Formats: sequence, C-alpha cells, structure tokens
Amino acid sequence: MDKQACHGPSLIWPRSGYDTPAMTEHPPSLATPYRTHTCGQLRAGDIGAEVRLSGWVHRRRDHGQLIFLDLRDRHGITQVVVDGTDSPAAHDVASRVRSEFVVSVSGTVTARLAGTENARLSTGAIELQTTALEILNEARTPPFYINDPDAPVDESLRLKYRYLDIRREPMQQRLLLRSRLVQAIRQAHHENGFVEIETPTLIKSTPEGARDFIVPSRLQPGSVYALPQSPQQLKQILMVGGVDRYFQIARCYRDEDLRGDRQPEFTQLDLEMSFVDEATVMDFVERMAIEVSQAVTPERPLLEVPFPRFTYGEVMERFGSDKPDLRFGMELVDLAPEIPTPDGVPASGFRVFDDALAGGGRVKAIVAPGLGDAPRSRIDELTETAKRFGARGLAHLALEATGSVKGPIVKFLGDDLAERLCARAGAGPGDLVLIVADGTEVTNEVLGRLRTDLGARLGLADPNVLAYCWVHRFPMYKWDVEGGRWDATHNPFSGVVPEDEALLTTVSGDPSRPSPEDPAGRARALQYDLALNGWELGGGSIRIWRRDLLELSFALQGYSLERMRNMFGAMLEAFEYGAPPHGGIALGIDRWAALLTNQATIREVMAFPKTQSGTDLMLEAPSPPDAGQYADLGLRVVPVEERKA
RNA sequence: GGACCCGUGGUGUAGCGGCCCAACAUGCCAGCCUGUCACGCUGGAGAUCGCCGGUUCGAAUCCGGUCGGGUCCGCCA
Repeated sequence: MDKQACHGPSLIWPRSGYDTPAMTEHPPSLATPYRTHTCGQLRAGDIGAEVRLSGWVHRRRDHGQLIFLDLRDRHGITQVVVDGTDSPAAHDVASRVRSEFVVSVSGTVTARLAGTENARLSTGAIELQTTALEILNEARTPPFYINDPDAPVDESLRLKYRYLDIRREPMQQRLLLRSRLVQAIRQAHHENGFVEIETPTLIKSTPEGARDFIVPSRLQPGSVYALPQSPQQLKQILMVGGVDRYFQIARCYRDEDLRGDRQPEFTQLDLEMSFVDEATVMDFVERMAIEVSQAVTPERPLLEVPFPRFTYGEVMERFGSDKPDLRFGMELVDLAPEIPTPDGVPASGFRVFDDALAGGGRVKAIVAPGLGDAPRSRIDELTETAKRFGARGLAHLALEATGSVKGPIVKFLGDDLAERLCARAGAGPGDLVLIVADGTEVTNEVLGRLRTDLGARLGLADPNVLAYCWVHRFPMYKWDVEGGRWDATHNPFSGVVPEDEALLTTVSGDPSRPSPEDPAGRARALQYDLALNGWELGGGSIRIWRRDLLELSFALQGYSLERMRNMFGAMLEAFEYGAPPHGGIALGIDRWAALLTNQATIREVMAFPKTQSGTDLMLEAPSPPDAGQYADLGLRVVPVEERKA
C-alpha cells in the first residue's frame, strides 16, 4: 500500500497533476466577504472579472519587479501575479509574504500569455492580475513541507502538527473520501427505510469482551459509566422498541492495545433490522456496500458480484483465514490423497508427514510462484514465520526450471512421490512448494499466514481491485480450557443455525456442566463477517431473541442467571415484552476508508488518531487531572509502587 | 506482558571506531532578476548525532539503560 496508490492522481497541487471532478464542483455559496471565488474555481470563461481570493501562499516565485504567488485553498490553486510597476503597494506586500501566510488578493482575471498556460492546474488557463494584496495572517516556517504531497515526513511529526498535515493534499483527499463514504452510507440507509438514531456514550460497564474505558461519576460517587464498545445492547433494545430498521455512524471505545487497524476509539456503521433472517441482512448490506463503493471509488473494480459467500469451514480449508484476500490465488492444497496408506498406515517415507496423518492431522501446501530458486536464507525466513504462528516446522520442495524436484525431504519421499506432491499442489517449474504437517487448525492457520505474507511480499494482489466476500456459519462456541466452559466465538447473542438447535446440549445433560465433548461444540452460529482485501470489515449475526435459547446459550457459556441479569439486565427484561426476530451488523468505517484509499493503517483516514501507546501527540493527552477534579469525583491516585504490591 | 526496527541541522537522508567541532538535497535568511510555475543565480546562517551511563588513547559509530515513534505476538466477544 504505497502512498501513490492513495487512489488516483488527484489534485489540488500542481506536483501531482490535475484536479479531480469532486474538487472542482463549486456550490455557489462558497463566496464570502473574504472571497468571491475559491482558488480552484476560475476558468477561461471568467476572464475580465474583478474577483477576490483568499487562501494560503503555496509558493512564491520572486522575479524582482514581478512576483508570482500560488494561492491555495482546499479547492485548488490559482496563480496570482503582482507587478511592481502596476501596483507598487501590492508588490511591497508580496515581497514580505512567505509560505503558508494567509492572504487576500483582489484583482482581475486575465488570460495567461500564450505559452505560459499550466496544463497541470485546473485554473492554469488564467491568472489573477493583482490590484490589492493583504496579509491576513503571518505563519511560522512550517516544520515540514506543506506544498509537496510526496515528501516523506516522520509520522510522529505529522501527528504533533496534525493541522499542518491536514493542510497537505494526501490528508485532504482521504478526509474528503471518508466524508463521501459516510454520506453514501447515510443515503443508502435512508433510501431503504432505516432510521438514524444516536445512542449514549455514557453507559453501563459489562465485564464481557474488551476492556471498557470508564468514566467516574460525580453525582454518584464511587460509581462509573463505561464508554460503549459498540451500541450492541442498545440497538437490540431499539428493535424491541419497534424501530424496525436502525442505523448509526457510532463512535466506539475499547481499551485494548493498538495496532495499525485498531485505535482505542473508532467508528462503526452500526445497523440492526427486525423480522429478518440471515439472507435479508446480508443481501441489504451487500447491496449497500456495492452502491457505496461505486459512489466513492467508481474507478475501482469489484472482483466479484454478488460477493462470494464462504462457510467458515470452507474458507479455513482453502485460505487458512477467516478474512481471505481473494485478489490472488495461492490456495491451500491437501496433499494427503497422494500419500500411500498400505494397511491404512500413512507411508510417505517422511516421518513428520506420516505422524501428522496418523494422528488425525493434515499435510497441506501452498505454492510460492517463482521462488523455486530462493536462497536458503529466504527459506529460513519462511520457516521462522511458520514457527511464529505455531508450526513445528516447514517442509519445502523446489521445482527447478528443468522440472526436477529438489529439497531436503526428497530423499525421504523419493523422486516419484515428491513429483506427485508438487503436481498435486499445482506447482510449475521455478515454483516453491511449502508444506505444513500438523493438526488441522494449526496447518490451516500457518499456511494462511504464509499465504498472506507471501502475497504481500510478491505483490500478488492488484491494488486497484476491491474483493469483498462473506464468511458465515462460524462455530457457535470455542472451548475455553482454563474456564472450563464454552466461549462465544463472536457475539454472545448470536443465534444458532436452526438445524443445529438440537446440538445445544451437553454430554452431562446439564447445560451448566459443559465439557469439551459436548455436541454444542459442533453447533454453528447465524454469524456473518464481511471481509475486504484481507481485512475484516465487520461482522454481525441474527440474534437469539427467544428467551429459552438465550438462557441455554448463556448457561453453556458458564453464566448464571444472576450474572446474566447483572450484565444484560435491561436487555433481558426488554426481551420479556415482545422482542421481534432481529439481526444486524457493524462495519468498521475507519477500516473501510483505509481500504478504499489503499492505506496500511487507519490512522491515515482519521483526522486526529492516537499513537500505539494511546497518546495524542498534538493535545498531549492523556494528562493527569488536577486536584480539584479528583476531589469532585472522590478519587485518589495510588502510586505505581503500591499498585504493584 | 513480550520480540523486533527506527531516532544525525527546520525536513528527508548519508556517515556505522580516528579521514567528521559531521556530508548531501531541500527548506530558511540576505542580495540580484518582468513570465515563472519544484523559477534561476550569488552569498550566508543552521546539528555537542533523542537522553543517561559505560567500553576505548579516541564514540554519531560499540555495549547497557531510558524516553519517543512504528511493526508484530499476546490482547481485541
């Protein structure tokens, strides 16, 4: 994801070329007492007009008696000419002007002299002959280049001076795209009968899920609010309220460690629908996603419409990931069918393979195209990656250009089997076959990680394509070894696939005494995730809206009725007053915007993001409260040493 | 909680035991210039190499710690 890829040539700045249509559409209302037009507005048709422009000095070219100023605002750049013989007063001001000064210019729109037109500017046919120039505000020399969109700048500097970074073209582009994204989302929802409702951000803490951010209450000393991790319960309660179709662009908060795709506060498109099944929700979201993509990034092709729908089982088998990047192949291939099993005993000749198969595990492979002649160091690197994700090792077979198979394990397998394995994997001359032999879960996971890793390194994915896909039929629960209970894989309210309802039982017969052998472990959830280009965009489910199933599911998850009431009391009570069947989804707006602009992190599509350690370098937040704030809240700080004790 | 990478004039980089009181580009300041658009030309200022400590005759360079930023694992229903 390089910076140029940030979608298309754009532009305000002359370096990059030309203006996008979106930036040159001018509502007539942008005129103010400070300007008659914006800096991206004037054209040959305006020649002769007396105008006034205001903006920042993008660049100054001083030729002595003649000074050129490139005047910039977010709409574009207009060249201003100050002639010392025509208007000495303005020339005097122009010679004092520096980069990023805010100035206001009055003058006449004139055609540029023949041969001096600038094709890279949308205003390049004209220039402004200055009659009056006023400095509205001076500016210190900026700490980095505002006028060069390609200049690399340390990200922490950009964050400290975010207002200057936002003045730069790439950030303007991304914030604009994000604005259009949200606008398109809102439009699609309103057109489909959704009601936009705001839910509170001071709510009740629940012990489930991620760590809550908490806010001490002054009126209720000793008690705290929590900031919502998502509006989950509230939106379900809205369904009980008969809202039918709800959506919200909702700010959410999770106090967990940060990543490139995770910030402590982030924005979700949150929606919920009543009287729906899985297909209703998926169909709507899919149509909406297509409309929105085409509205926001019409130049980017969708890989497949309708979006492919995979079951969790299939996607893990084929891609080793529940958020596969479908822009390239490199699918996982099962090698077991080639391995002979005389008397039912696997006999490849290579112990690692045979033991894995005999133990109920798998032998699977992916093909790294063109890496057949990779040096030992490269193989070692891949092996390290495989081990980091839990594999015991990584076997490989290299197909030379001549077609002969090389590799340390050929001597165990024999040439014939080695060749058949390569053929099964789909490898051609010059390719490298990477093989993992382990339990099913580890094998798929490790190969999936290698696939993602190699796909990125080898540049296999077309950066222009948008590859959406659905993944559904997730397992309802995952066995929690320490807790001795079934843990919801996604949302504790996810419904169960109707035909699996009977599986919600335990071997013991008592849902409050679960064991890893329970049929419940095989139950599949009415849960669906939407993935885009290898990122999880979001997920949702049809909820359990029947009281009996909810109690059963919670019992399997090890929650007593009392604990349930404590955590979800309001919602459970609401459910006793006639809850309609309902379900919904939440999509990460930050991730979506990052993907649509081909950025590697969501920080690039947020105006004021935080660092990995959760600080805001511009505001210098967080900061210690003052004594009075503590007193109001009845709080006292415990020194770090005592906390550890 | 852990692993790894980065930190040198305003900015981006080079230098990786002595050739360095640090180089290049750009920015900044001053002067000149009436057709430039990354204007040009001439001159100038600007860094005790994140910080602390150690090794060494000698440290930007090696080692330890620390601070800041990033990537990843754990974590994130």
